Amino acid sequence: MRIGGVVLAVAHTLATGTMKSSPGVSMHWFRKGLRLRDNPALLQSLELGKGGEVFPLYIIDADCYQLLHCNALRANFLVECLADLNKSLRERGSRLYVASGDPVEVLPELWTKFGITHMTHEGDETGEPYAKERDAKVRTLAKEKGVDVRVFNSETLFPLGSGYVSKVGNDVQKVPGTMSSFQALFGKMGQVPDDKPAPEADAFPSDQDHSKYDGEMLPPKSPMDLPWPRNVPKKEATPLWGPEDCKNLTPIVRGGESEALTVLRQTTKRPAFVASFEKPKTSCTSTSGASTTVLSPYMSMGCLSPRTMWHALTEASERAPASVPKSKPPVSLHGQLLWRDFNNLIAHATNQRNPGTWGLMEGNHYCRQIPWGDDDEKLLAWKKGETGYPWIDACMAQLRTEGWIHHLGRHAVACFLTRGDLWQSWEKGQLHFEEELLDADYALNGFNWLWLSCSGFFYQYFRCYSPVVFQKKNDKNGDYIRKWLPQLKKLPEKYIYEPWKAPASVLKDAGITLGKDYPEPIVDHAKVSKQNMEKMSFAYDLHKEKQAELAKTAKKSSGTKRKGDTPKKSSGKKKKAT
DNA sequence: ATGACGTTGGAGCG
DNA sequence: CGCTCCAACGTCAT
Repeated sequence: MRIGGVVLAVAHTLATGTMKSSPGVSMHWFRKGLRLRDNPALLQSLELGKGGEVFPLYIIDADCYQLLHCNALRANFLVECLADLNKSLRERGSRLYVASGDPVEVLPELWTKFGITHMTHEGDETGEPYAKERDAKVRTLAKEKGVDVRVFNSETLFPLGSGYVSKVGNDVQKVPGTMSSFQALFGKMGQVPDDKPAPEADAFPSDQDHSKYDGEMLPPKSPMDLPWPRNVPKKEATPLWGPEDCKNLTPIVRGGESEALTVLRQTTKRPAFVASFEKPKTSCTSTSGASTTVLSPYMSMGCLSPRTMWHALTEASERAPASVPKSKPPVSLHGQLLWRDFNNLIAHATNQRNPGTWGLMEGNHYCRQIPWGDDDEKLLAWKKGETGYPWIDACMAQLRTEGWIHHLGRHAVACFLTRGDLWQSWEKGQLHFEEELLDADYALNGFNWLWLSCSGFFYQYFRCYSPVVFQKKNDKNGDYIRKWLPQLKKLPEKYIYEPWKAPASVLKDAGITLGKDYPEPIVDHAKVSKQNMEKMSFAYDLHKEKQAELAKTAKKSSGTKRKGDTPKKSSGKKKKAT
């Protein structure tokens, strides 16, 4: 397929080479990549439309990843991104055209309406099923209509297919499965490509008359202008957006490329911070501003190119005094970008092996099969932040309110939902994060849920986060809890992480009735976490047996299968193989 | 075969 | 604070 793609691109180049006579009318289709800076596809569109016309387009599509599972905060973030994009384009004498509907229907209409000869867009290399199918259909339609489509890949430091996979011999089975081997591969990739400056006004066609379309195809003004997510009921316990949800939104950051570049500048103004950054040492309980950069929402929308960020970090790091200890990947800030590429590469490889299985347990090459429970009450309690564990509930409150929590907070709540306490499927946690996180990302969200649930990449299931202990070392007084769960504000330090242990008089003084103002803990962590470890052990054994069987049948392709084998272990205690 | 290692565990000890 | 141990992991290098 990659080969086919290359052939196609060559054919297109030849075609355009022969019909260069009349000026082109090009369209740049923004999907992700909501930015002007370091946007090679946009630059190509400007090149193709030189002396002709260029139409920057965004299509509001309720089924795309940006909107399919999406709460009001995320919807609002998208609206802000589009407004900023429009503003930047207008400053350059252009504008953003916004359509709504299924791109497969919308695009051909617009091609006709505007007389489009060329279209450019950012590719989606992860193999996300909806995007893959949509783009394939668009490609076919474009061929029929004679529109020359060119695809660019700049959402990762290096392209996934033509970059990393090509480097391992075009064999997705050979892509690195650990961060250290990914770093080794990254080391062989050479210099990270330069980021390209945003096009200036003179790069846009000077005599294009946009006034013909004044008042048409305007960007949405509020989340209410966006279509409701199609596949989910409007009113459920999960916070899907409605008019009330759109009032008083308090996202941790505001959307748009301009904001992204401002936040990046603020980061690079602190060279020592950049140079010495170590992710595990950052605090997940800071109550005034985050201890990390909070650039992730911009990365997920493509307001900021990873290459731009990479080079900005390098430059800032070099300005740090020599006395500052330099951190390194995987914990450094550069390391965070490596993780991002690694996760994208794994998503890509997974979908190449078994299409559409990234984000799922079944069929996912990298995912252990684990018999998760199915308890809607527990799931709901987790989502609403009513587990009775203040640290967990505070995190879920911040998520709901700001659309963001620190990475380590995500670890704690993800562990709690899955292998740690509630024994619910990571797929459900993944969906909730997709709905509520401003930085929701198909590849990263999936990868981290595999990791935290010990379904893939991380396997030390006996290392379990305690919903009580974990944060005490950073935030003894529980300020973070007091901020996000104000009903617990008056509890003394001694009981802020464990209100159920407080004597009746203490609870009374703090104005709390457990079960009314704040829930009793829904599980006994000490007990269930041990039980869950046994379940994990059992599931791992089963996995090993299946692997052994597969290896056997692969060896002598017609061997007899052993049936009904189950791990020989009933009571937690495991015997070492003799 | 064996041991070191893996972005961020907890409890108990000194 | 730093150290060790904890029933329990898999991967990679040697």
